[in-house]
Amino acid sequence: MSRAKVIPPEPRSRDADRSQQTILLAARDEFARYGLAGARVDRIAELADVNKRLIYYYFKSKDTLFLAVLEAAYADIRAAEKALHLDEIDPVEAVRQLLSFTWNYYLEHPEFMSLLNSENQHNAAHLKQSVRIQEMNSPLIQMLDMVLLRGREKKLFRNGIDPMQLYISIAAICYFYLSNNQTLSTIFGRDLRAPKAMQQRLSHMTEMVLGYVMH
Amino acid sequence: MSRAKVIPPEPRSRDADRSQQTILLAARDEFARYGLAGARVDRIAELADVNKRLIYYYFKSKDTLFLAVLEAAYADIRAAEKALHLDEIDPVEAVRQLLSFTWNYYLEHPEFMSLLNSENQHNAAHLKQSVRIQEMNSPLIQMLDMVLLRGREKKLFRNGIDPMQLYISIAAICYFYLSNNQTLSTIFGRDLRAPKAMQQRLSHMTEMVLGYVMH
Amino acid sequence: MSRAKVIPPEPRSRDADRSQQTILLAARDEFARYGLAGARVDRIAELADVNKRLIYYYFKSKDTLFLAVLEAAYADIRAAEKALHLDEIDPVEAVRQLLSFTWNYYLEHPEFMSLLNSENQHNAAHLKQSVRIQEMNSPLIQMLDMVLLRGREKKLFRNGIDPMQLYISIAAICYFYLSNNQTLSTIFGRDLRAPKAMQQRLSHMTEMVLGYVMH
Amino acid sequence: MSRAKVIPPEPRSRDADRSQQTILLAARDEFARYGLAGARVDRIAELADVNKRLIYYYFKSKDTLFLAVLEAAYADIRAAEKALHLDEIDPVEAVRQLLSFTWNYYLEHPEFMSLLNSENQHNAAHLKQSVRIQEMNSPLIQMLDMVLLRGREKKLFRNGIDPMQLYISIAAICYFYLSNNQTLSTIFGRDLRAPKAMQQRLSHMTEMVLGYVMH
DNA sequence: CATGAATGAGGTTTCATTCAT
DNA sequence: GATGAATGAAACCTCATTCAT
Repeated sequence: MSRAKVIPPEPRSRDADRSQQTILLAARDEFARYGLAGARVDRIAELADVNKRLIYYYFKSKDTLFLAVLEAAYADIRAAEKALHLDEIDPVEAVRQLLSFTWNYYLEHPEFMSLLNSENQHNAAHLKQSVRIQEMNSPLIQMLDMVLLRGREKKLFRNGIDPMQLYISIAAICYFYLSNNQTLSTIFGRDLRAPKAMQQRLSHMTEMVLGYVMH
Repeated sequence: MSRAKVIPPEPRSRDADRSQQTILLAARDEFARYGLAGARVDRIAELADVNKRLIYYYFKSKDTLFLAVLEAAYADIRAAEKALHLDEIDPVEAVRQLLSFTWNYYLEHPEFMSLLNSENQHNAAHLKQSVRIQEMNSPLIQMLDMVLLRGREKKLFRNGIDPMQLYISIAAICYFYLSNNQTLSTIFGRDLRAPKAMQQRLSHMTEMVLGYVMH
Repeated sequence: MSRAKVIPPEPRSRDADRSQQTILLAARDEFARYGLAGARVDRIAELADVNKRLIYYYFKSKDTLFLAVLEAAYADIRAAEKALHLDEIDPVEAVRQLLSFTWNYYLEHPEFMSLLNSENQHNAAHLKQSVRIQEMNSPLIQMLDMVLLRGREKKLFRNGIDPMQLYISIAAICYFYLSNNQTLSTIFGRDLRAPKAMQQRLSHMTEMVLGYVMH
Repeated sequence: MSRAKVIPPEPRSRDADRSQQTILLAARDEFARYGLAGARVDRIAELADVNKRLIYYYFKSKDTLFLAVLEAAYADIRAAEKALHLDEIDPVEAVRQLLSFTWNYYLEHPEFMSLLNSENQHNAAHLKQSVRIQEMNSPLIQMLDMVLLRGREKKLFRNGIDPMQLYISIAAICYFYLSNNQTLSTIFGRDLRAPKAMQQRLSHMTEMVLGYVMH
């Protein structure tokens, strides 16, 4: 009679970095999906296939874990931003690229928006504690400033545009459409995530931003 | 021996309505502050100064209560929107008013933004169940359509503006700035709620929207 | 066909006072037996035959519960002390009675000693928070003062005895013998709780106290 | 191929002993401060600045470690007791010295009292297992017996004093005052650790013991 | 000799909800 | 219509201990 072997659970890899990374990723997804309050440490452990205790071993508490996730998320977006070299291209094209970069980044990183929503709900309490994040300055404002300057010199752009305000507005029109997509779709009775709708949105945003900036 | 009641029975709906209303307001604040998952029924009861059991008596569950709050919030904003009569004024002024209305409404009703954030986190699950909300059509899209038409006829506005997209963008630039104010302030190292910053924001938004729309 | 009734668990009595009292007694025993840190809320619930949640409903936390137990314990001993009327009897007899009262009280209330031990281990942190306990002044010091005065007047007692010091010493010789009985018994290789040993102890203490006081 | 070790094996006991000693001291402080149940192995490791695993390597478990601490504590006090030579001095002075020795030992070794409290809470379970401790007979009882005998011969001391009872009472009045100092201070609303209070206590105890013994 | 990584069991506490009046 | 009492499930977190090197 053959007896099925009871397979002993693979002992964990004993790779500290890997474990931490796995936890971080699982936590990111969980926090993004359910918010800070709604997230469950148990679920994170399950997702990461890790003993729950290990989460507390590496990250002291749920809140500290959330902060670590936030820090990683900011590090990621800052890295992506650095790869943009708006200062080397035509001003009009630069603005266009900034917009499409923002749009695509949010599209590919919906968790970033969710995390920000959670953090704002908590009045940025975690962020305020993190020197690390506060020191990760976005290079975009400076880049954008240069772009606006060059555009004005070329008589393409209008005067007196504040780069931070423009940056925020670009973020806003992308973020809001995506983050609030479900309620908007329901209210308007249309699927605003449908490919066509997405395309229309991008066109509209491009027109709007360029229509404002250029003159 | 039967004793006649001296006091005639209050039309019972009075107190009931009042209790329900109080609960609704307390719940709104709680949900807005902590999100759906973070909100506590106990706290709502305390805030409303009613017995916790009463909440379940009137509103079946936490989720149903949340939906009721959402419905009330939408009812409120729809009512406010209806009071705008953009069709009766000059198109440029109408756009300006739409913007300032949106800005001020969010400013005065931060709970509305929070509730929407929560609801979006839950993929609009409650909203999708509510026929009531879905039937409360915003009059703004139609109004805006008219406004854009008149503006175009007067050769003031550009061609081919989708009123829904514009409406969404206007909401976006207001909403995002206010809803994400805390993280933005921290990241930029500035107090973006300071009166001056708020004023600058409004100017920027006006310029942006009009700069886009007019041509 | 007769079907055995599955007897539903008796619904709890819905008597708030009774529930609280039961919890308090169970907690007293548990804390006395295992100390604050060693006590288990689960065990208290089981002992009291009460849902664990109810403990938190009435007593906010384990620490608050401990304080409540302490308060009750002090209230009990103060009540017992008040029943002593040392001022009405012969001074020598009064001292004798104080001693035997102390001895018997500790004997019958070993939990009181345990609780005090725990509390002292925590630097009286709970006690210091309790106005209630601090206001429960022991009547014994004043009574003892009177007794000493009368004894001196009768040329029976020596001069200059501080009632508080005497009170503490009487408590000490009773308390220490009982509280540390197990280690003492082990070290001395004798059963110091045996009736005969107990009797000898009481004799010794009486001799000691009277031998000191009288002169 | 066997390679000859160049370095002669360090007398391994050196470091090992040192580590063990460090752990023991850290454990003593931790147990004294928090009791057996309240003590944390992690904290001991941190205090001793050794890896937690090492604690288990040297001392099998938390309980065994506690026993080791107890044994060391008893060894210490026995050593100190042996240094007293009550048999060589005047009986009155000998009693006086026994008292002041006890008082000072507890004063300088508060951890000893705490450890005893913990052990008594556990019904001397550890002590009972330790042959070592049980064999460490205190020399004091015998010494005291001699002292009492000589005192009686000199017509200084009263008859029929049981040395063990006297020893316990002396320990009691010192121990209780110090061990329960915090609750006593709170209850009496006085700082019983203040220098003056301490002095008064010592005077009282001396008077009491000598007042009893001499006659 | 020494250690960082990992864990199962169980600890206190919280939560939405229901019971019984 | 209103309420205090009560609860099962599950939340976060901690603890002594072992594994693998």
